[in-house]
Amino acid sequence: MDDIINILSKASIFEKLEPQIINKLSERAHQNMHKKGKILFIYGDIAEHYYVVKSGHVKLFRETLDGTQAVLNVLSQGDIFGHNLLFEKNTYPYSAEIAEAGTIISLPLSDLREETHKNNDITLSILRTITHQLEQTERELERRSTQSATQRIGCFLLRQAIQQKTNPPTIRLPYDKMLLAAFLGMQPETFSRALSRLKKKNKIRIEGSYIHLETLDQLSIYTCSSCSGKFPCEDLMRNNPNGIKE
Amino acid sequence: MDDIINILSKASIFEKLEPQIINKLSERAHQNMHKKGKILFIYGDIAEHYYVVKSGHVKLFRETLDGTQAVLNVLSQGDIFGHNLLFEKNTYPYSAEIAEAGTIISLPLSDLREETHKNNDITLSILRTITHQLEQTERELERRSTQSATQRIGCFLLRQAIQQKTNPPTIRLPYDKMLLAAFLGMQPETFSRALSRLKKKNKIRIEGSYIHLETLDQLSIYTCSSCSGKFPCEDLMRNNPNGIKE
DNA sequence: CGAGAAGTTGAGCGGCATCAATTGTAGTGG
DNA sequence: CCACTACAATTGATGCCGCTCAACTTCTCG
Repeated sequence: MDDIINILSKASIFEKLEPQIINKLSERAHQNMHKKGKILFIYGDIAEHYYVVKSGHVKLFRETLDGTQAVLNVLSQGDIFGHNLLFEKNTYPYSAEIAEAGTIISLPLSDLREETHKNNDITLSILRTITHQLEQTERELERRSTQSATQRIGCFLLRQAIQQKTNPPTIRLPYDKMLLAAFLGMQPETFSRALSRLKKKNKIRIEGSYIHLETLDQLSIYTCSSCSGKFPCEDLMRNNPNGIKE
Repeated sequence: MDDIINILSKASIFEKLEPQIINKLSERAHQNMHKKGKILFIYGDIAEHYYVVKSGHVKLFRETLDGTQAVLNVLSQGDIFGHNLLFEKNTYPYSAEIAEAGTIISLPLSDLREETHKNNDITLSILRTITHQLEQTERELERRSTQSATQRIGCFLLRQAIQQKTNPPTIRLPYDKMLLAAFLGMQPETFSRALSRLKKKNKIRIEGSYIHLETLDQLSIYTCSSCSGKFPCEDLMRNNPNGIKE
């Protein structure tokens, strides 16, 4: 049970809250181990829980009538989802599937909803989280309209490099390439070709899911020229005050 | 001054608040008439105000280094912007330009920030608003990856028709076609061609900025087949409980 | 070791962008 | 009030990026 609280206290909406509130909210928490491919809920299901990723990865997506799917996000340890259902609409606006086996903590939405009516701190905390998510989603929307597929991959690699903070930068792709391609809004074939185009233009070595860069600078020049932000992206810096470059 | 309060009380974040809070927050409000093309602020400016549109239209956008711009949103009467800057980051994450002459009300962020620390109702209200915005942005992201340019236009027309509620549906494009094209993530030429393609496939008559449909059904079949939502889109229904179809 | 999925590579195609030319429209000043 | 100008909107020609379909290779796991 302690490990649940441990993870929860690292999740964005609980980060800065007093321990007693976290304890209270985690009373009815459950954790479950899931295999890859497990569907947690689908679009339109009545929402009764919100979730925190303890390990593994979760894919949030939508499926159109003709079968194609749009990946909205891929979540990792400490990420939270289903928390944006505090209001009138009580059905999930996306489906959730385990993309890589792991443990998921589920908590009842009713508790959280109740708490937000009594405790301004937690409301503010959720507001901060969702504001950040909105910003991220707007960025992604920008990227889709201004960057090429190749640049979007480069951008993803740069952001991974900043987060993983290895020097010289060696990136480990966090999940398989099919999923990553879908997340970046392209086909697997396009991803594969675009990655090898990156390899030629910039000093990049690829070994399976490991990618070695010599320097971030060259790649960032190529990639960030079609983005409104300056490298390294400010919005990442929030979580990485000691980012690689100032 | 009364007309300011009148508009404010219709804005999403103030909708359900007690009048005295609205009065208090509007004390330091100013309204200004602006001509088309006026820049209210640009990406990176230090944020000191949030805004409510009293009339006209406002374009929120970002500009990349190589000059192309991505339109994030186009706002109309009662819409609010700049309110997502309550936290650490205090520079605007987008630029704002008057797209159609009108009056804009500006209010100091510090007042709002202060109020959110004292008043849970307003925090909840902002949270509700931003949650809704996030959902809208995620939808747009989905459309960009699943729908064709032609379908995106059809989708926009349907949504306009639902909002404007005329029967038989005659839509008035709310702003000029260049802006609309940019908002829908395509070039003006593409927009023009795609619109005339819609005209051929579905029963549509076009007169300048007026578009006459005979029925929404046919268009919705064509358009919504590449969307995860069912027509009429649920998320619009929230604001239109008496939508055209059940 | 074999089956099935992930990943890569090739060929061909279509949608959208780009460039360019023309027409339509609205705003400005003499 | 009209002529002029600037920009919005349309239409055509062309090219490229990314999608689709298909074959093949590599990887993963029972």
